[in-house]
Amino acid sequence: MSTGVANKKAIDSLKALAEPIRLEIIESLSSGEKCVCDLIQETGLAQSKISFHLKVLKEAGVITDRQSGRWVYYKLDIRALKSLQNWIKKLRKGCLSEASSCE
Amino acid sequence: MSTGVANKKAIDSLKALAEPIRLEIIESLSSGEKCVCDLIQETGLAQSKISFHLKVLKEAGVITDRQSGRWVYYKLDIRALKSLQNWIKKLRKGCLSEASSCE
DNA sequence: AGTATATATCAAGAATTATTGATATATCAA
DNA sequence: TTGATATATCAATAATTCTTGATATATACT
Repeated sequence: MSTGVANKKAIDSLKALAEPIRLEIIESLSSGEKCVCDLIQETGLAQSKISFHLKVLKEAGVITDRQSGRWVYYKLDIRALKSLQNWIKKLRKGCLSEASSCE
Repeated sequence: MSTGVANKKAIDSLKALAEPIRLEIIESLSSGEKCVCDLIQETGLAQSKISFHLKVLKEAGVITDRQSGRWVYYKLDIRALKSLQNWIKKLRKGCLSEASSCE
């Protein structure tokens, strides 16, 4: 078991987070909802680049968006973080059994 | 702040974990130390492929190795999991301030 | 010494992912 | 309606990462 659908979600989240620009976006969003224009300003990166990475994050379920007029606001979906945290917790639990004894 | 050296480590861990084969290896190791041969057997994958991914994981600091005779044993480095967990915790903490209010 | 086994590494190619600049779409404001 | 702004998408290229098969290295066994 273990290599099934259950981890598909974890992998998607991990892949989404595992990139410098996306991580920068994520950390920026951890202080609140932002429009794309905010993120462009903060990072100084090209608009198409930001949009590309936002799409990756959104498809991975790590952020959500909402449109308001001309603006699109993005924010973290804390549920994704929570489930990632649970996944790590489970891994660590496996480690704790003395038979396993990770470092 | 935030986009500095501090996150370099988080990104490395995330990138290392964000790949199906490596995740499979990680989950296998969460039940205990294994030699490369065990992993080859369990997964049915080519030896050079397993070695490649073990190297990625090791360089990211997620696993450690130890040689014993002809065999090399790998195990999770639980400290990496712990620090990844802390990193997520910090993100979530940011979300909790009412100003931020992630989903 | 010679042979077998465990693992690592390497080079070439394949596959995936990211970047760039251009263009499209939608909304607002005059 | 016209023009400006915010964002998304696309096609081409660039860059990175993965796979494969071959070879190298080290250890052990006879």
